[in-house]
Amino acid sequence: MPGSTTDRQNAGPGKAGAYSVPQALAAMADRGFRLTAPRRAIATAALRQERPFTAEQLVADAATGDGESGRSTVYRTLEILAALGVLSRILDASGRPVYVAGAPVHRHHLVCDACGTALPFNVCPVADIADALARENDFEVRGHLLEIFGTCGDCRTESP
Amino acid sequence: MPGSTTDRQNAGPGKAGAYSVPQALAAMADRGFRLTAPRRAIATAALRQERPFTAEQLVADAATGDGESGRSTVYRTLEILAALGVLSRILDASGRPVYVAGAPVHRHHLVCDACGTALPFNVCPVADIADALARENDFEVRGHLLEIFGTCGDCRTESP
DNA sequence: GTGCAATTGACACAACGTCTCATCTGAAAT
DNA sequence: ATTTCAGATGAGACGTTGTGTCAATTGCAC
Repeated sequence: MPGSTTDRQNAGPGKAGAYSVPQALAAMADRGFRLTAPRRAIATAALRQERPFTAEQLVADAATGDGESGRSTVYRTLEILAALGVLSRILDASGRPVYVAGAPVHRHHLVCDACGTALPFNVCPVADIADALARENDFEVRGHLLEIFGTCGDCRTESP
Repeated sequence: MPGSTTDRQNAGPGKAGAYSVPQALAAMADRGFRLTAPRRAIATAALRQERPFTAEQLVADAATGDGESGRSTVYRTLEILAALGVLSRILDASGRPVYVAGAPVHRHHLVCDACGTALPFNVCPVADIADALARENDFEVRGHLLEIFGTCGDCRTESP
């Protein structure tokens, strides 16, 4: 029975598409995925992160903390969570895949090179030109990737 | 003496920022890099590619064809060529780094999922919003990454 | 031609991710 | 509550991509 204990938030992701752990688990159950101990642990660990994290970080986390999940399970579960829109897989400044909380739908990020924080923004400047580009080049657009790299205010004040 | 044999194109990269092999070698020499046999072979092989290619592909190429260059040398030389603007390192639809001919300056790509072709385009919709985003979020923008994924016309007609 | 620093490449190593398969377990049926 | 079995796990082998080391080699300036 999802969302039981204190019936927190009620159904569906809250503001900004953020899922709580029970909501994420409910989403998995809805799609027919079993709610196993490793999956609970991984979902909890993933949603606890405040910054973008790599799969390998969670593997390390899982090994020490919570429930001891194997590498394969971590990778598989992250993939599921990403498919469900609980997490998004984006790329950091080096092109390495990292996960952040939230659905990927038209999400783009200001990624700080220093602290790794990924600030999402919803303005999509690509939509405007995608149609024109598609026509001009006879190209059927399926999706796009936009990450803006730089330094956030906090990191600039810390190290000038 | 770059561009000798038939004085192709004359000095500097030709249209669309494409380098010929002699021009690429001249660019390396200008920056103080030695013109070694492996570097010639790798530059030649890299500029011969008509589609984006991975470093590992060139390693395989180099092993069989031209001049037998080691893995380290291929990676190092590609890095140099990218730094000189002879090649750009972009990311394919899976987030894997691939190289394409041409400078990366405000280059963005229409990347075909089927055949891998990367069609460059120069319209930069990011510039328009980058300033506003930077102000709103106190973020100092250093660069960005924009790739549009989909299917090109050729691939659509081939497999409907 | 000589000398030296840049370059090479074989190899070891590391990070990241996939795959397999014997074992285990959630949850539906009873 | 027990049974049952497909779905899930995880240890470990494996593949790929990339980096680091270091003795041997080689461009190129003199």
